[in-house]
Amino acid sequence: MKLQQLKYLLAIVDNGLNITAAADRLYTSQPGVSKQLKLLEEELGLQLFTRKGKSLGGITAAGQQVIDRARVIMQEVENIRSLASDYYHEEEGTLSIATTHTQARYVLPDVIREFRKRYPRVSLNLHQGTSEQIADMVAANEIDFAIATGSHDLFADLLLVPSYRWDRKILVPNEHNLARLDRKPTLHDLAKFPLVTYVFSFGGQSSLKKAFANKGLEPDVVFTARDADVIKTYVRMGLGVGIVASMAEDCDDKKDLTAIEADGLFPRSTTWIGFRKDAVMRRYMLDFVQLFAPHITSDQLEQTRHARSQDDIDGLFASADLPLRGGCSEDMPIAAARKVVGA
Amino acid sequence: MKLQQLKYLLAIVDNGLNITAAADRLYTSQPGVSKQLKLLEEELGLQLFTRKGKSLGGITAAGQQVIDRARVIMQEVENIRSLASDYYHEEEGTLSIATTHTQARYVLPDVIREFRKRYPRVSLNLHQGTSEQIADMVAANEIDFAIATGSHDLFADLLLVPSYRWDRKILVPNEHNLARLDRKPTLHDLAKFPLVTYVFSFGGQSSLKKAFANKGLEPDVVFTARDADVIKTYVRMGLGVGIVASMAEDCDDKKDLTAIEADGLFPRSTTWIGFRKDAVMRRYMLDFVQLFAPHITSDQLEQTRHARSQDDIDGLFASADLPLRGGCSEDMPIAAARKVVGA
DNA sequence: CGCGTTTACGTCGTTCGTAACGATA
DNA sequence: TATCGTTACGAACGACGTAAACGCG
Repeated sequence: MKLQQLKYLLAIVDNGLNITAAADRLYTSQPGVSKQLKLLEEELGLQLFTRKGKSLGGITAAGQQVIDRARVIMQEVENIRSLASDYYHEEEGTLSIATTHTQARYVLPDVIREFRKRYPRVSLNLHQGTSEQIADMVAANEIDFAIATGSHDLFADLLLVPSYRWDRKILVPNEHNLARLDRKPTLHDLAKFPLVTYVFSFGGQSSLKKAFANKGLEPDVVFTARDADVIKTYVRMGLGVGIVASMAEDCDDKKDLTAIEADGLFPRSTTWIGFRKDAVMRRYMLDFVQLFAPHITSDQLEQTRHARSQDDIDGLFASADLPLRGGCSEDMPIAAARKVVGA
Repeated sequence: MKLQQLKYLLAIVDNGLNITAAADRLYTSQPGVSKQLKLLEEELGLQLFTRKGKSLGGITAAGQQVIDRARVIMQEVENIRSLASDYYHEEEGTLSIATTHTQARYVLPDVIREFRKRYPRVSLNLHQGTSEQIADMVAANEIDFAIATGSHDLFADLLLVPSYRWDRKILVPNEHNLARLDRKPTLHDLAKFPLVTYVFSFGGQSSLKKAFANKGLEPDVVFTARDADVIKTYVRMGLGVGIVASMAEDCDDKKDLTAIEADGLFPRSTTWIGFRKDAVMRRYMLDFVQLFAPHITSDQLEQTRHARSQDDIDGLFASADLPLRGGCSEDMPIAAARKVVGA
């Protein structure tokens, strides 16, 4: 048995049992892959795949078990390589992050600016997508970190570290009736207006509908979008009242939009950063987590690395200790945020 | 990186950082091992060992991490081989068991007779030793099953499945005063005589001393041995009163020895069978467990295979359900024992 | 006949064992 | 000088890629 054979095996599986495609992906010849698969099957004395004529038809029960274990092996091989790089070139490598629009647009820029300053030689890949798309990238093992809100069940493979919590804000044009209200709007107030908010696939979204339903109200959602910028555009057009994540408030928005805190009206959301349990974290990855969630003590981070299950993690972080993120009003650079948390 | 390199690496570590010894163990040439180590270090770009001149002095921090992961890899490779054999040659293989004298002498013979009947082509290795020696064999990954009593802390690496419980018996020569007693002897009665029993390293032993101490008694232990046969010999010589595991009573003993049940005088001991969490169990291994602990349902056994921690196992078995094993009096063949439990 | 796999074969790189050398205590 | 590790080298082996054959739709 050779590592190469296991690698080929996984490539075949990951390319829809097409040996030619696997060979292309591996930058090697197709007969080579075919032969190694055959050798592996001969050595083990069992069929890993069922054959349809000459083509591979499906995976046998035995094959699936071998594949599962081969994945563990290749993961550990990656881990060895990874930690070796970490000892040798501490400052180089790759960091792939998959996240949603809100994070990518409003939260991560500060973090990434800081990170790039510290690790200019680490090449960053930021993939933006819906929770489902992020989950796919996680499943394909293409990313180091996933950052999202809610949707715990989509990410059973990951350990999720809660990073911060946030409320929603109500966005209206400055001349809107709600902007002139001298008290905090209620759900009843909101229900009177057409609403513009995130699409339903989005993590905390169904909870928004539920909040209205609890009061016996039916919100009139006239428009949904994937991201806050689009929502703002339509709010500016007078299409309706926007409900967005607090972080999505830009200071520039004040010129024509009024943001009203909606804390209390909807349940708080928790944004987390997730990573694979069995993957080694390189130093710069740990530093990235520190930048993204400065409230995490190095002690907690250390324990996080050794956590075996999500329960271990949940035990580490009390949601009361999580920072609350707003938008423009408390627009502080990372360094300042750290100080506040550290105090 | 090649599997061979990782194998060599582990062999070096397991042979006291002596490359020559490792090469011998691997049935290959010493320069080959040396070279592969060097290649591995070059590929990873880090020193795995510190050098004293040319000799290997110690393991570097990075080296230890690599070694740990290499062990996982080699374990999984073994698992793949193992399950492949299981699919192909269901009836062939090796089963290595490490256990204590009491099990090897009084409990296992029946089990092993039955097992050999069913799997004549599985070659059996039975290693007898003290709990500590068994733990060493476990640590060296030389055995499939460990069977012992108590000593949980020595076997943190294993998942321990409780198999049966047992009390002690008092052995005296037929003409001994205790043999003529018309009531069950008490600890006070026993404390009047010199005692012959197991050495202290033995699992449940300290509990024996404690049982006396609880009554404010100090037993007069005049002789200790590793096994019941030796104890019996000295009991026959009149050296003292023997206290042995119930299973150690042979029917032949009745000719000159009287066995008195000592249940209630000392705490019950639980004998378990342990195996490595991450190792694949071959079919014949599962069948061995079934033979050894027939009270385990196939359902429980299935869950046992997927247990991740000792706690998972402890949740599966209530100690009240464990069979109680005696010696000669209830000397039943395996098949009969199964029926009783199944009823 | 196109697509995908297997077989055949020549080339090249790797591993292995023997032998010689180097360093250390 | 005995022990242990490294270097050197020729032989054997194995992996790879090209070319061609095979099977299936």
